[in-house]
Amino acid sequence: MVTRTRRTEALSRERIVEAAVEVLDEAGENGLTFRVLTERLATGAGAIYWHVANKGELLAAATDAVVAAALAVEPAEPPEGVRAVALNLFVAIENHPWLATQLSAQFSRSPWGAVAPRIFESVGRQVRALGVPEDSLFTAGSALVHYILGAAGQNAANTANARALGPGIDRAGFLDTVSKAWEGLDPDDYPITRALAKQVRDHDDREQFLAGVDLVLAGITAVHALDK
Amino acid sequence: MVTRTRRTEALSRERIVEAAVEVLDEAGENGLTFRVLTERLATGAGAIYWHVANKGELLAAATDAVVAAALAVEPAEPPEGVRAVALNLFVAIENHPWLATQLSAQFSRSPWGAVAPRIFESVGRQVRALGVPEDSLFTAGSALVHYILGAAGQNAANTANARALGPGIDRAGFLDTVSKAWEGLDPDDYPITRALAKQVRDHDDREQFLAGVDLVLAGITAVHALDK
DNA sequence: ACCTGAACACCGTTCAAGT
DNA sequence: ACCTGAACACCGTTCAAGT
Repeated sequence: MVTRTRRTEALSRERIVEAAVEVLDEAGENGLTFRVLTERLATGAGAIYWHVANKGELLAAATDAVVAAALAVEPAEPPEGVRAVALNLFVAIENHPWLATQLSAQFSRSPWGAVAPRIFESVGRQVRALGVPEDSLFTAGSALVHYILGAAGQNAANTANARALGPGIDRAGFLDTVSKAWEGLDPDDYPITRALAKQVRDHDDREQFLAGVDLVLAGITAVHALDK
Repeated sequence: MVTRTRRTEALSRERIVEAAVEVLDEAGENGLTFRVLTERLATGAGAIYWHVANKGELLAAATDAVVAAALAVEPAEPPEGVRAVALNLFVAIENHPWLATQLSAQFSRSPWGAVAPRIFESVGRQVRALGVPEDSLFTAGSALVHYILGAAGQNAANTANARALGPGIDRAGFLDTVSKAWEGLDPDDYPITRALAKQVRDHDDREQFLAGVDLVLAGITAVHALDK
């Protein structure tokens, strides 16, 4: 029988972040605690704090690791590239729903961190390739990034909510619930929202997301009088 | 000397929510605890739980109260109305930075709640007034709402971060810090972000925000071939 | 019906002590 | 240098007991 050391590899920041991502994927942000992490890594709390300053830094590192992987493949040429980058982020957020909250936290709390530049760089590169003048890059890029993160976060939440509602309820079932709730609103106060209820029920998420991306792109094109 | 009862008014859900908003404004989301709340209301924890199911419900109620107030005044006519609604939300989030996180939480976690319909209704009404066809209202409205919440949240975070960095540091000082950090990035990996650094430092927030709103509106107009 | 406040389970973080 | 794990302060929530 082979003798094993307690852990195959020594503890490292990398291994801790890796484990954190796994826990986040399985149990969400509230599920990530130092106790769960110490068990999974077969270590003590102090050991984790030797490699990572605190929980915030751990979440930032986990977020950056996932985002870096999602943006690693530089996608297609200019016209189609924006959509590709947007969709890569959309899928990453869909697969790691906790990303949505974390991304806005990283953008807000520490724009000097690693995550924000990474995303700005990928999106900005594509936006510039469209022909947007240098001094409008920030406005155009910001608008696009805000839309992407918001819409992708909404999509991820829908999936997560459906799962949380019960194993029998799928995504369509969840959206149906929302739709019904909106249809039950007061007709005098909420005429528009009631009318939107149908569209909430029927919409395809990816299609809807890309339609929004196209809409923002159309705005960028129009404002800067670019060729399509 | 007048005899007073312990509290001027009896405890009520309304009074609790009101106190919660005050604490959130003064100390942020982490500053809102049941202990702080019980002290301020001169009561016990159980009393609060009699009126409110849990902390989540309290946050939802606080969010709804502030949003309802911000959207209470129905603004100008169609063309200018969208900007007015957007700016109302922008200002509300600026004055209550915790709103940014809470709004995306409410949209994600409980779109059937009170907050999401309220915002969709205000924004949707204005978007429809632009002439957007009924079956595109959801796409157009969602895109605009995502942009508004994202950009306003970013602005609020900048203000809050500046305050947190120290009393001597104002907003310009904070943006300068971010700008410097971006300028220090690797020129090979982050050419665009480095170029954006200047614009981060110089931008006026409200102007920037409205430029983004106009960009999304231009997209809506272009996609639906509306008159300007 | 409405409120009190001690108690519970759990959390992030620290730190003296080990190797 | 790296790790252990008990201890600390704090948190949301519950609940038997009061009025």
